[in-house]
Amino acid sequence: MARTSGSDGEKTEAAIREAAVLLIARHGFEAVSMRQLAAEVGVQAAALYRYFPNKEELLYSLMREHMEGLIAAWEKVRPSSPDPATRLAAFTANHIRYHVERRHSTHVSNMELRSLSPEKLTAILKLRTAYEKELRQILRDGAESGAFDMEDTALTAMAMIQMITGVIVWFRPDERLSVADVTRKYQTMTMRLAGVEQTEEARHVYALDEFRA
Amino acid sequence: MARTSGSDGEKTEAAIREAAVLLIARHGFEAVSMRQLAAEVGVQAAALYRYFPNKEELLYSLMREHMEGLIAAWEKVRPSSPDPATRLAAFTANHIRYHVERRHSTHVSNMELRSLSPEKLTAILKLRTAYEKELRQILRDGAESGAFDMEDTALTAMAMIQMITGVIVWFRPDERLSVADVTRKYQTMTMRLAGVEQTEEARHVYALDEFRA
DNA sequence: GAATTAATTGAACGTTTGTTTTATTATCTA
DNA sequence: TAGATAATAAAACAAACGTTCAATTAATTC
Repeated sequence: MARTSGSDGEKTEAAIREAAVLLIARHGFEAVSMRQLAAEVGVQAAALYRYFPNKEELLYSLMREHMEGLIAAWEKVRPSSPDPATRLAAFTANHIRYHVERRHSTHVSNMELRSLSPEKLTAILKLRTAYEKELRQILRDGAESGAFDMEDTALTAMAMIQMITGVIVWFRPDERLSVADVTRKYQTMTMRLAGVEQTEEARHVYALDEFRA
Repeated sequence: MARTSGSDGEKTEAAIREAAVLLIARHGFEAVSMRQLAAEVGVQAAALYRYFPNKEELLYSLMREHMEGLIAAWEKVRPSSPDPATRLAAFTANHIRYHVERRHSTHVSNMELRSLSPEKLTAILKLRTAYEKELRQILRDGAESGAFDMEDTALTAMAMIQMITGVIVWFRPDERLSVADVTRKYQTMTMRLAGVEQTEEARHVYALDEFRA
């Protein structure tokens, strides 16, 4: 028939986003049909087009939201301190918390890039590059000041990003390990990759409890 | 029409596998149609069914080949030495060489797991687990003997795998960095994660030139 | 050189796809 | 309470999907 009792545009859009992230994370973007998504939301497929002009724009919107949220989260907790070790510990903690809390949208943002048109892909990669630049800058500052000691700053930054993003592949919060536990352990590992001396290392990790909230 | 002049089953199958890996790596499994794949091979879609009973079996076959090749490559270069640092350096070098040389099939094996049926998924994950167990064992031996020093062996193993597999995301062999360069740098990083002392670290990396061939 | 087998084509099958259009009803505004 | 607008349903579109089948030709075997 037509408009259903209790229907509300804002609620429907939020429900679409949530269901889309879950379904795409589980089955992949190409494998999820608009009808399947609509059914999950409890709506007809045509209703989706009221909120997103087409399937690709829906994906793009989810990815942009994820990346902008990541950058915003970092800007919120970015330390004012110039100390590289402090900043690295904060970066690691924020990255892990954000990704663990949004496993599904992280999955989508990392795996479905190839379903974007060239222009949209470029836009997302631009956000990603801007974010990664933050880490590179921390490592460069640390290398310059002597706080860090690495063979290759750019390469280490890439390796670190891969390592800390990878946490979502295996980690599920349970009795054995909390998010705080995992964060602390990854902080230790990023410190090691950066070449921080062991005694210094422990001091900084310990000092950053606030980033493990 | 019918059989074409010069047609040969073995050659066709090899061509299908090669084209499939490339196309799936680029566009994703669900996004690649049998017709598109056939066109790339220069054949009609129906011809594919002579070699693979259906689309999923084709994917499964590609993944199994990749994982079995990885395990076989490791068994070939696995050091007889019981020294953990030597073994870790060898594992890192083999892993990076294998994945860099097969970027596309690595992509397929890492990204398309969700397109497998539960039974086939289990089979592939079994191979992956067996492979990762090798690394975990090296780390455990090193921790026991005192050669390594880690907070959490299992977690470190996962982080290492993520880090060294991630090399294919950004690395393209060029003038600046050769495969040998990258291997050496990643060996340094895995040593750091394992907690090998810096002086020892350099010795082992240097000693393993043969694994960077 | 005839018979057999291997390799492939071309057409067809029923589904499903993303998307558009039109009609209909709930809710909001004045 | 009348009118406007927002939200949805239902039906339809052509195109593309994975797969099957019968026909046909190349290569091999005897």
